[in-house]
Amino acid sequence: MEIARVAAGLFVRQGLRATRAEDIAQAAGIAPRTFYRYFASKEEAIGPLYATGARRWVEAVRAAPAEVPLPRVLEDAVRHTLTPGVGVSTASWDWVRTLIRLAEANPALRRVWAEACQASERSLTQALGERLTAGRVPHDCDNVATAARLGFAAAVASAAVRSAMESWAAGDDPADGPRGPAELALGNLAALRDFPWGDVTGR
Amino acid sequence: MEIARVAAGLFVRQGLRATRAEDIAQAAGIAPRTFYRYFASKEEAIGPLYATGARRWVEAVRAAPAEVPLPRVLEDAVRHTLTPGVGVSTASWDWVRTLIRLAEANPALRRVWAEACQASERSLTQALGERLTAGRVPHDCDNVATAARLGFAAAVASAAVRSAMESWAAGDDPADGPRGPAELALGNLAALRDFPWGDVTGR
DNA sequence: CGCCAGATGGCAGATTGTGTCACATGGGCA
DNA sequence: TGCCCATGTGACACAATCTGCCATCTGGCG
Repeated sequence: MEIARVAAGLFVRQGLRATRAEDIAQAAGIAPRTFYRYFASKEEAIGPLYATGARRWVEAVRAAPAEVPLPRVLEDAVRHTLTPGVGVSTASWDWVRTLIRLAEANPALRRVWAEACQASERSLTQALGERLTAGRVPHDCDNVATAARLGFAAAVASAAVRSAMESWAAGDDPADGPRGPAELALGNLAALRDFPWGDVTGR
Repeated sequence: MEIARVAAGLFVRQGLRATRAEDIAQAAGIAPRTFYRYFASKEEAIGPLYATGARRWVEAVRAAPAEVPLPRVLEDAVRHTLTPGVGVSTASWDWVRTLIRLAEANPALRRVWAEACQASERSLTQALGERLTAGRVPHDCDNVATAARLGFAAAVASAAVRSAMESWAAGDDPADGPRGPAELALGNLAALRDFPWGDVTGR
């Protein structure tokens, strides 16, 4: 985690290409060999930075009681973890934006970002599964079908957040403005309600 | 593309770790240096294999006339490209399953898969955008908001297919059975209609 | 204290990835 | 025909990335 921050700093300051794995190790005060014990490649070093935000969101979903309806849970989790100042300092949102932009520009980093998103999606799938079993007797009638449906639900919810993050990072709006990540994500979730999207894509 | 097939064969036969980039090059009848002209790493070599299926799907969406409502377009595209025997031989679906499973097992390959999914998502975003502008005068009132909404729509549609592919690959059902990728994807798209998912996740 | 488990570092070496130049092919043009 | 150029390919060297193996350190525990 500390290593990740150091790596991000170097990547931003002197570019991904120009920073060697050895440089990151030295800047973090560890041996190169130790660096490779934690990360398989230098790009992967900033993976934890991508992962922490996602983990916070999934935890918020997991912590919600099973009685609350799912859409409400997702919205609350978004408000709770994507709003600057709540839990995460406003300044670090600048870092998030910078890192996402870095990923847009570089194929190797984009892969790390993509996998972080899919990893959080998997843990969200699990969280939704626990939500499901928490409310009922452990009977498990048709497991395969619901497993597939759970995966899709998690994918959609993750997509709402990821899409919001990427849209926000691509623009210049402040993180706490009316077009911040939280507002965009809430808009996406709201858009799910009137699915056929007759208004956005010609019907 | 030919290189990609050779690489996939080697990865499956002798494992990812045991095949060097040089082996792939030799098996494909090219020089190692030429291999690295096409791919930045040996894992990336099978990227085209992941990408082709996705490209076919996006092309099917793009080819649909703008009058047809979007949900219908997506469903038709799914039926047209995810049904074994239509365009793609049944045998190659075994390859698809094998490659997705390979990606599940290996972090580096998983990243390639993840990025292929996001890449196809981006091109789907563009395709939806063209669909949108095709039906109207090129006026473009509020570009940023619709851009974000388009990205999310593409993400959801992609998630329906990706989630279906992964669920199918994880199980043992045949590709042309009642739980093949096409059926799962159609089920996901249908699930979008009753969003709150009160039946699958406790409300 | 002695011991063990886990984390870390050093070192050697295979493998990966890239810069640079050379060579071949083929197509347009005087 | 002979020249030129663009493009694709190969060869070599070399920097950088990973990994296996072993030595060392550190903290807990009987």
